[in-house]
Amino acid sequence: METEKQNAIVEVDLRRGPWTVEEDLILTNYISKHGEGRWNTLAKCAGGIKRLKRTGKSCRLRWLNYLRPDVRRGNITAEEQLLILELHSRWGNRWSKIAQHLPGRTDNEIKNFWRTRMQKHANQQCMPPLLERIRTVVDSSRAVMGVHTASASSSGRNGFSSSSATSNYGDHLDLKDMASTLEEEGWPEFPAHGCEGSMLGFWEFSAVGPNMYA
DNA sequence: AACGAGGTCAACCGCGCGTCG
DNA sequence: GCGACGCGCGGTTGACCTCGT
Repeated sequence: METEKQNAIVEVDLRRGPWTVEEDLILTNYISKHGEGRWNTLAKCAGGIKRLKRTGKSCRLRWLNYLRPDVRRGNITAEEQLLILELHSRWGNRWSKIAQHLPGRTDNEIKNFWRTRMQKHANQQCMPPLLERIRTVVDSSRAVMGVHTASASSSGRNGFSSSSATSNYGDHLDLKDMASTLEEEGWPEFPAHGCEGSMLGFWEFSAVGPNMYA
């Protein structure tokens, strides 16, 4: 009973909502001195007397998604979009797994990106053929680079070795080239498949889009 | 200029898993 | 083996922004 009361007091004491500059500073300073460690401990200790009135969870989220020095901000590039597209086709909504292959991008950012921009264009009609073509281009790139694709037979449904394609994906694959190849092939002009709007939307926010329609 | 609709994104919530005592 | 705790993940929410009318 008494502990419930205490918990209630602690709950009331906790801050929620957007982080202030001061809170960011407290958290950043604490982590730079002590490292990440246990988030709940961190939440209790950081800031001394003016301690962070945040849950460990909240601190972790703020640090990972926003304050971490290696977090990349700004638009998702065409190459990153292709990578997200391919990885999502393979793993579905495994955002943290996908994020591991996009240095500096967070799972939250990728998740938001997908939900707000990709999902609405990812209709069943036009994505599968594009994905198929992406896979073909990827496979030929890897073959050119001497990457052994035979091992991919042990792989998932699309012919990529999940181990090599995941851990070495970025090493072997020049996604910029792939984006260019697809652009040259006129993939944005998918209207023949009856999904003009979708593909236009898909490329519009990528770097390769507008001139295709000039 | 005012308003509403739609888009974006930071943050929260709940669940499940791993670890520890 | 079991319960408590901490953490990570995916889903969802809501505030803010932008754009069209």
